[in-house]
Amino acid sequence: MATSAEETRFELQKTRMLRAAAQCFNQKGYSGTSLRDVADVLGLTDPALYYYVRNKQELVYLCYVRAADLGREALDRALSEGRDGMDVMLRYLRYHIEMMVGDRGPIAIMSEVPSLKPEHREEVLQLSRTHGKNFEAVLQAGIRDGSIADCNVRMTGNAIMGSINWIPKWYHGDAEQGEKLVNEFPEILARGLSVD
Amino acid sequence: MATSAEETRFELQKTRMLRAAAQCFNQKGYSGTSLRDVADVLGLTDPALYYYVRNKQELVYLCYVRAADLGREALDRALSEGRDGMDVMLRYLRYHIEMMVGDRGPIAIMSEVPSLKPEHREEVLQLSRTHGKNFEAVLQAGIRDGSIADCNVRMTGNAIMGSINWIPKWYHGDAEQGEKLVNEFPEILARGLSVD
DNA sequence: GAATTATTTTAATTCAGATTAAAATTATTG
DNA sequence: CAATAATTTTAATCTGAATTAAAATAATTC
Repeated sequence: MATSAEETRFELQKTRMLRAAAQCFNQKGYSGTSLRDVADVLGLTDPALYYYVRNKQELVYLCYVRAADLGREALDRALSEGRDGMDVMLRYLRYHIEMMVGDRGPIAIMSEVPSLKPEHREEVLQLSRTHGKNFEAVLQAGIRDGSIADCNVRMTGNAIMGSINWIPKWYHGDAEQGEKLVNEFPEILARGLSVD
Repeated sequence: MATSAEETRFELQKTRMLRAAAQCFNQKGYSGTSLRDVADVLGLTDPALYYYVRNKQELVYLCYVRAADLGREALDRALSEGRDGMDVMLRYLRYHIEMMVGDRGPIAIMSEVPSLKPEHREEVLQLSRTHGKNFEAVLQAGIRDGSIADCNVRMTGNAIMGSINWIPKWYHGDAEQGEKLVNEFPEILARGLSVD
């Protein structure tokens, strides 16, 4: 049986695969990405991927779960570090963007959620919804504590999350641009919500 | 030969098809949408679509061209009607959203541009880029005429267009929500850019 | 270093959904 | 209303990328 070290190796490879897949999906589109493409990035042949995943659907599904996880991780960290609503929001945006442009990225755009099989689709949708709700709660908290201007949290949340989710559409790994993105984007998004 | 009236009929049917396709792609994802699905919406069989389009790729391509056209139309109208940069921006956002939720929608999300064939891909990318540039120009003009606060137009443009482009991800034809969207979203997006 | 397990490969197979062909229907024109 | 063109259908075909099977290699364990 596998020792914990071997499990770690397996998990490491699997994560490498998910990142490679996310990269391919973002750059070539879902239908434009064959398992061959993903395997090429990893220096493997396509059937090798089946050692880690049941099929292509599951690969996308796992990419999306990972995307959701990283988003949640960013928000959790922001929540634990932030002083008030606005601070939490700014931190969350920064951390999330850092994930996208940093060495844990890229993060897959959730373009093909509807074509997942029902259980997977529901799970991913649930993760998305929860994340959205949690973000709205941050806005709400900020409004209450006076750090964020009053606003329609539902719409504002959608607006900001849309900007975030769209980033992989135009950011393709340019380091310099990534730097700017991390440093400037959060404040651009938050600008409309400051109280001063 | 076809009279102009018949050409109109053909064009009308083709537009119906593009709208049906956009609806399917947005709701079911690209890979989750078969030509059968699109045909079903129209009350036709799949091979009938080939009367209007060479293949599925071209169908997506035309959806994207149409998306770009409608965006451009919204911006053109805003430019011709707006008094200053901010006014143009607000009008553009409203008009574009009206298209999405109104009877000329839905507008396809450009998720699969990378999997188009090279010529089509380049053309669509060009349209996208141009639209982005034109929107940035509006921001720039607004900054110059004092109606829009100074900002990084590139990033701000990306932020706002991201929010716009993501709308079809969460808006699925609810009329009441559509109303709110048209009325509230533009100001939410513009809020960070006002000078007062 | 032999045995066992983990990982990857090469070589088929498979299959859903795109596409084509030919025929049928519907609309239009003179 | 016959003739022509436009649109759609039914019935095959085709295809490429996903998937499976079996074998080979690499890593690990004892």
